[in-house]
Amino acid sequence: MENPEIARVFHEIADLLEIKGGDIFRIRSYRNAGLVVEGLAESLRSLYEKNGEEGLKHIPGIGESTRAKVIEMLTTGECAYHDELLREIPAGMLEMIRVASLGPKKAASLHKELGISSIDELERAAREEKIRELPGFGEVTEKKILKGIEDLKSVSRKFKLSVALHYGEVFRDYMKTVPGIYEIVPSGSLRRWKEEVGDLDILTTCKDPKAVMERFLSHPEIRDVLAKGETKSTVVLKNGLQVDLRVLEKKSFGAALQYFTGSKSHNVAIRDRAKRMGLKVSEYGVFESETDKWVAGRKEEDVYRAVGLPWIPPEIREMKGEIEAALEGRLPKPLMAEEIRGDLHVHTRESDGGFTLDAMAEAAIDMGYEYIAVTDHSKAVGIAHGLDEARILAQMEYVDDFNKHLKKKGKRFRVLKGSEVDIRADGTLDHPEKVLKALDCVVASVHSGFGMGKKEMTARIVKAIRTGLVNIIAHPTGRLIGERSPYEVDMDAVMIEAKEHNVALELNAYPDRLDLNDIHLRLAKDKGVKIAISTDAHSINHMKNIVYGIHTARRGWIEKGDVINTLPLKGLMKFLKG
DNA sequence: GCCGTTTTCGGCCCGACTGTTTTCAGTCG
Repeated sequence: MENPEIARVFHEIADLLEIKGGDIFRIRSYRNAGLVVEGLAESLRSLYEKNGEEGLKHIPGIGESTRAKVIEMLTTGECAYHDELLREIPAGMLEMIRVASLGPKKAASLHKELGISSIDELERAAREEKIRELPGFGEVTEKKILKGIEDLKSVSRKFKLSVALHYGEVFRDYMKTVPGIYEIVPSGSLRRWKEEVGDLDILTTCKDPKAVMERFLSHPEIRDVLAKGETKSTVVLKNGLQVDLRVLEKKSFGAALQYFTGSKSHNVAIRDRAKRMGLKVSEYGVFESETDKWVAGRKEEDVYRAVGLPWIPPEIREMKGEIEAALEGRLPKPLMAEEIRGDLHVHTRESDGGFTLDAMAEAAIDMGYEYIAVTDHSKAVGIAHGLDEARILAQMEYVDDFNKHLKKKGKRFRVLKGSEVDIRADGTLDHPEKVLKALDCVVASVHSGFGMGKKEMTARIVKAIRTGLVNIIAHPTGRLIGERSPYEVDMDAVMIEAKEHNVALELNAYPDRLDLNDIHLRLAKDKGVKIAISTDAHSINHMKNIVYGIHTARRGWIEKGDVINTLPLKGLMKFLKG
């Protein structure tokens, strides 16, 4: 079993114990263990293989009992305790508590009173109006359950970051016309730039909360209103995205922003810390526990300061060591947009891009860049009109002329001769060696045979790296968020080779890719592997996607010094030729 | 079940909204 399955078992143990009615703190421990395992940069298997049980100590949140279960799962592929619970509680009940408005208590009650143990049985009982008869239930709850089942069947639970960002803008524009509104700020996992978000949290401060709430609830995209109160409302849009609105006083804005940005486990740690300091933190501010006296909350910085911490960038508030790092003064310095000096992966009309090389260069100059690498596909990617040897040689000549022309005009900008060369199934590259040697920037990537085994795929990529002809491995796992899983590859092994051969790994900033992801980036950082943040632009507008790359890099604790395209041209060329 | 600048035992984050209740439990974030 690998980390995701192990995490799932811990989550299920927590769910099962909740249905069973176990100790809430024990449940929380299992839940937390699941979260911790999900977020680990290294696989538990490799930690265990390297150092045995010792390798699994010092993982915060994994104690004696959960560690023993991890080892059991790694060695036997099973967890006896999990199995035991499943003998007591039908697996269908795990599904039941996914239904909105139905939690473990009500599910347990339905099981006890009506013998319901699956979604199908639940739906039947609700349709037959049996549920409303039970104590603690009623007609409204019964209808909500039916609605919840419908939603569960139809609606996808996660939304791409780009979709949520879009609706954040939509609501900001829609609400800013309310008189007396001060701030409208999307928070939640969106502000942490998580690649997929469950819902959209919007904070507002204003003079007249009622007017804000009314305006919000009148948005034409709203399909359902799940809750509406004086300070908080929850709606679902026609596309299924849930949007929460909170209205607050200015005085609480920082505390609320901190609170609603999360993550949940980060906040729990902050509040726990506050408590030990004799303070209480809520979305309304930081208070003295004894007297309830308000001490901070206007700005986010104030909240962190009150609990003895420097401000922590939202992207790393994931309870992955950021609080310890903050205490020890070794928080990563957030990568800034202006530190990016160029884009090392862009396409033109020669392959499957939409614009000419001139137009792409012009757009890069407008963005304040010093360079771009033009990296059209090689011939193996036929569908993208990949370039053969003759065409790429012609393009290289064109680039030389283009650069001369720029120089004559006194522009400090350079187009690098590049290629996104295909790594064939056997690990060879799709351009001849002499072509690759003549290029400034060779970006290599996999576009076929995604289904091959982990060993084979790892060998394929490693072979490409070992040619010594490659500068960057593009979109190293090939995933498309929500559409295509990453191919199987031993990233650990790829990183070791990359470091050894002076090859950078790409953080592809295209919002559907974000590949490498945050976890792999953190691993790369630890291993000292260089990163290229590139947009893989197929149009002028795509180059603006660099912002996704910057924030994803921050999520991986990546700093300026880790990124090759923060280097000035001279330094970059040294890396590429080195 | 986990953890320690109060603790190896005794704590463990905090609040809004809803429905079903006459004061609150359950759910959610």
